Amino acid sequence: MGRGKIEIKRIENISNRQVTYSKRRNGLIKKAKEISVLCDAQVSVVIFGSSGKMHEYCSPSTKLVDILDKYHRHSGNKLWDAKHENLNSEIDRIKKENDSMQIELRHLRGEDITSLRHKELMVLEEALDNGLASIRDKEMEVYKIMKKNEKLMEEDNEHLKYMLHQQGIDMDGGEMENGYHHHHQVREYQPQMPFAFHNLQIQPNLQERF
Amino acid sequence: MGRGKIEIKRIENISNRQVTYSKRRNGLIKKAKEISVLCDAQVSVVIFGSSGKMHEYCSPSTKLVDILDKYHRHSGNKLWDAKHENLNSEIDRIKKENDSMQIELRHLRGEDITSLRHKELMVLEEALDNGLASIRDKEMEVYKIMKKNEKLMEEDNEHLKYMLHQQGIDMDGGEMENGYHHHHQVREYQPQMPFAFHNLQIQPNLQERF
DNA sequence: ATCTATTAATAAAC
DNA sequence: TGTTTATTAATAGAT
Repeated sequence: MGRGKIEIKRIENISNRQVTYSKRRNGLIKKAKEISVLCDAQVSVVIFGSSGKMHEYCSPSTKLVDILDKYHRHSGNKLWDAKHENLNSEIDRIKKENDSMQIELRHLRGEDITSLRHKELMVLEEALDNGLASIRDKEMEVYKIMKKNEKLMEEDNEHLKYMLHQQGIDMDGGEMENGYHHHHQVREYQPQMPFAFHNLQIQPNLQERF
Repeated sequence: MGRGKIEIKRIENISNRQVTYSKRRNGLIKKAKEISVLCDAQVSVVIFGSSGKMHEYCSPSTKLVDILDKYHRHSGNKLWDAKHENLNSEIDRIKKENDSMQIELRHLRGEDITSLRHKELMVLEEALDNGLASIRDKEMEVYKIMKKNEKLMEEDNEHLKYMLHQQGIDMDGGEMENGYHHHHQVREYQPQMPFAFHNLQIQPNLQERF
């Protein structure tokens, strides 16, 4: 279609090639537009000329990504996967890790143990025993600190009472005239107290040991 | 170009539309081929007809992925990013899940409990207690089955001894002439025996209970 | 870019 | 779907 017929093979003359490229590129995109309108089709065209410059067309009210996503699904998910192989394999790795931890946790909670063999049960029991021992040690530690603190407070109380008595003021409802207690004159408690004692209840298991 | 001029607007007649789609699709792809050969261009065409079926063209010696990759770079890396973000956020999500399970596991093993508050220790202790109870129940079950089996074997043994005695053969080293024991005449053991008993050791904790 | 002779594409009919 | 054909559309080469 033109002043003469041409063979479909690479045009060697550079300027001819560029002119033809630009004309046919417009033609191609025009055709793409037409088919998308006439036939209600989703079309994507991406062209790189030999200069490296890119041109694209994508049917209206559609994003190229969507078309490519569709392409991706149609071509067996080979498109993104190549690009995201690393991420996908990391996800797989972490998911496996996740699953095994999930199983371990459930076993430690005594769930899903029907299928376990005797040896595995023993391993589990030992792990639980060890964990329990550690926890109880820790609780014991807490309890000791509480006891120690209680003792310090008692001593301070005695000291306070004594000081108040020295000043001739009775213990009951005794306050200084400015409403301020004299605690700041008293030895400080352990400064790095690890727990919120005002909230502390002693559970039966601990008390059994004393 | 045809028997009559047509307006470029959606063809309402469905079969007309499909015929036109198929013809123009071939035309589009032919044009794409031609420009890629004539002008040494990289072309990708992806079309979805209203039926949802996909067709594609990609210039020779090139993979569509490569063209899309190039497109990606040319269009400011917006193409993969959406996918990337999804994967990354999934990785984050799973990693967080992973971390919290990791922490939970370590706590159950009695590790890293220095920073725990008293209430948390109690929760842990209860969980461990429950787990241990389940495990020991299971072990008890196993033990009972063992005991039952042992008893059945003893009874069978008695029965065998009696039978051998009836035949006037002494117990010590007694074998039939074909080297085959008479076990098959004896009642079967529990068929769904869950554990490998030849490997079974009774651990001290279980024995304490009997 | 624009023009135009010519080829290519294709709408309608089968 | 595939073929035919009248007609329009695209475009090669010239300007």
